Amino acid sequence: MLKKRNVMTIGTLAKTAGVGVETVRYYQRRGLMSEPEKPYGGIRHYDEQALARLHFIRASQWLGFSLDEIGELLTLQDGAHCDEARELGEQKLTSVRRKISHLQQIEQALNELVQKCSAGHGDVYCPLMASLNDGVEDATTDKHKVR
Amino acid sequence: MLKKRNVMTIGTLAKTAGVGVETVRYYQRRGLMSEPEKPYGGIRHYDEQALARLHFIRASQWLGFSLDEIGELLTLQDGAHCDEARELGEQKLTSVRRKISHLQQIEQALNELVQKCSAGHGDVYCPLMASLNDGVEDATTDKHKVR
DNA sequence: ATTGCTTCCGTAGTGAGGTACGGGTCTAAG
DNA sequence: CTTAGACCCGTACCTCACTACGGAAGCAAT
Repeated sequence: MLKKRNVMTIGTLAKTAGVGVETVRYYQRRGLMSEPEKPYGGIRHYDEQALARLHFIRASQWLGFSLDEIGELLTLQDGAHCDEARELGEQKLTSVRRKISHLQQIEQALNELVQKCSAGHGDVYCPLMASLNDGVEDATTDKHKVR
Repeated sequence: MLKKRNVMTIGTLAKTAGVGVETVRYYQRRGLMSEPEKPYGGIRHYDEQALARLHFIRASQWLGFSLDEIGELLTLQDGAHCDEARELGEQKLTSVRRKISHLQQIEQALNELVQKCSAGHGDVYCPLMASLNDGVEDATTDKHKVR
């Protein structure tokens, strides 16, 4: 007979994976993890597969995938849908690169402002504030949403 | 007597600044903008100061300040609190740089995965999926929250 | 047997930054 | 004078990923 090793309760599972119990239950409700059957009137137990699933989810999140996207990735797991997975990865890569360049623009603008503030200047005049009042050069001229 | 130029309704103000009417009203509720008095039973009107305020908010948001932080910045506007403003700017600069380096790590990891997927490989094996299952190298080993 | 920690389960609240709705009032055009 | 289109105002709802709450029941140690 099979010897089940590393059988855990939800609390142990969660702690091992470094998440909260409520988070595991939340993932179950979202359909990202299945809820194991519970023995009559007892407590559900989780095995290493559940732990692996949790690791998968956290790794994907770290890469910037949303829980919905992770759901998609998970449907690709059974079977060799490598192309679809790569496609999702490429889309994410593109969006990550967009975010980086956006943040780099901000970094530059902010850096300039702070520099100007540090170089002394007459009182009752603050370069940072002045720029904010004028709209940080062409920052607000591109009308796309900030969110 | 003063000639009021460019007197606007809330709709015109919002459109000019490129935001929604509801957004202006939301900023008023948040205390970022004041609500002008309304003439008896009439319609409030807004001047260029209100528009400037809106520009200030959007410019600050573009730089990554939250609405709460923008509130702080606004209290520094009257009077020459340049040092405090610069301090806030520096904090934001630090956090922007942290975000950039975080995203760059992600970019690198994701890029490698996608590359490996593009280079052919035996079926029933997907490097991207494999990495997610293993936890993307040391990505999940640093146990800090993803949020 | 009693204490005290988990687990179970559903529902509700959080935070950020809005967006939508609905009923009433104004104003300008035809 | 009527009607279309703003405006006024409060309240509710949205997304995302959780987090908290509360009462009942189980399990382990003393």
